[in-house]
Amino acid sequence: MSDDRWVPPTVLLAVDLVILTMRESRLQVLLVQRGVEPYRGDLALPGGFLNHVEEDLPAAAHRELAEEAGLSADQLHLEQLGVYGTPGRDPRGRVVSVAYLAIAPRLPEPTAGTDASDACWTSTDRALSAEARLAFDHRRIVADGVERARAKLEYSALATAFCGPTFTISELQDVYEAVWGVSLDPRNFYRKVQSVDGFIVPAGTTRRTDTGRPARLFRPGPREALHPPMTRPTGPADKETAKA
Amino acid sequence: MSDDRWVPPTVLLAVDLVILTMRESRLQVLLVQRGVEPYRGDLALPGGFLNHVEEDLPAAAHRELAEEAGLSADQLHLEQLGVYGTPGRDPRGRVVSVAYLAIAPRLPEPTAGTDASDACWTSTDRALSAEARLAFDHRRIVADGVERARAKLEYSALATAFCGPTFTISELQDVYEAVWGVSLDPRNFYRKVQSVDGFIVPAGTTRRTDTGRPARLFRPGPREALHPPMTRPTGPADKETAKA
DNA sequence: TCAATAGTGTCTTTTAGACAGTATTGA
DNA sequence: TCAATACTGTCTAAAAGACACTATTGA
Repeated sequence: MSDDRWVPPTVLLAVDLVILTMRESRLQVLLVQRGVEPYRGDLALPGGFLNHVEEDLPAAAHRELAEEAGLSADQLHLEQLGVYGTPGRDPRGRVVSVAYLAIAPRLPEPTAGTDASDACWTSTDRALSAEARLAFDHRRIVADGVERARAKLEYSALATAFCGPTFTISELQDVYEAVWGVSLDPRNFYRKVQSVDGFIVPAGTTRRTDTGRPARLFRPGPREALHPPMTRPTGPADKETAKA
Repeated sequence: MSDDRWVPPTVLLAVDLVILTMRESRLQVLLVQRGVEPYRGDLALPGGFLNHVEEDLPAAAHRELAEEAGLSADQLHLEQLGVYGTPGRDPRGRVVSVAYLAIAPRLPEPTAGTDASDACWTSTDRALSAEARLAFDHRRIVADGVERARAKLEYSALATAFCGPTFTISELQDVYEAVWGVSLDPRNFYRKVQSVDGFIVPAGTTRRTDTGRPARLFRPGPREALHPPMTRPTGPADKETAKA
């Protein structure tokens, strides 16, 4: 049991990012096409190995966020998602990857002119479908990230991270509908988000759209945990069926 | 930016366990006294380095569970808690630790006769208090584990993992009260857990106690997610104040 | 004017919370 | 019998869900 010569094994440490945003009223994830082996040509999450042995994990996540997506740390939610380290998941050796979940507000353009201009936004439905070819175990990581986002919309103010500095209530509702894949009653939604104290606070101004009455603008409130939580509709009433 | 000689750095990978159980109507965590440097003599979570470079992470967690606590995989909840890899957290080098959260039913005795007989159950209140000396960043890991358990009692059937194969409703209530640190109305609790379909199912038998009417026994039901969730009382009504 | 979106009010159903009261055991 | 715990019923307040209605814009 005890071998004096035994030394603990070392592993390669990588950081992978599930970057979610709202585009075209859909939940989308940033994927890059791999230019090198293994899985050359397949889609993968942005990420990479630690730069040096003393690099901090959140620092590495922010670095990849900047390098591969051109996103800065300001106004962006970042949290650890989990560790993926099954032996054999990477043919190059024992690679253990720390996955981070990032939520970004809608961005000007699909990250043109960045280091990784081969990055593209893909709807999570498509990324998780059978047709998409994802490298490594990245399909599972995306699925876990989406599931985390779904769950956190219920009991936290995470939804505001998908919006800009100010947003309308129907924008916020679009986030809930897209992430949950359901259709919500605008009137009850309006009442609900306003009644949860500290979730959103009025910004005082309004925003016009092409048509209809201008909507009041709101800012994220100080409240992080939602009590009582937003209730996710149960049963088979998903958005597609409901709108059909 | 691109140095042809650059190779990704390697790190040491460890697994640490937050093993929670109910003892004396309190939430307790298993801690071991370190026999070697660093932090020799301080309390620490059970855990250690990977045995070999191809060892799977859940396998390593189960191995430590058996070695350091004498617990087998049967009838024990195990989930990944997170990664703790701040540079400098371990003076021996860059050590990245994957923390697992284990929930065990009340056990016969405080793990006597095992490999690590210096293991002892400590109430989480005590482990998290200022007086306890915990090695590395294990105080934070314990805090995160307790917080995870608290949150999951709300929207999952995790509480049954603290109980044996069969249990009474008041046993289940004790779990909620100890983990949340609140006092709950037994009659409303009784109605509530029975109304959530598939949470617990009657086992058909009863169990006598020293005094009082025998209680019906229940088994964990098939439902993992609780809809609607158990509601954690808000405000300053904690168990200590309530019982004083 | 109409079409479209924003926002309010009101009713019904469900659920949480408080708590009186009955049931079944051991001493 | 009494003390102690298990369990049931009932009332009230709060919240969810359905949906009619008013408000404010551009065309």
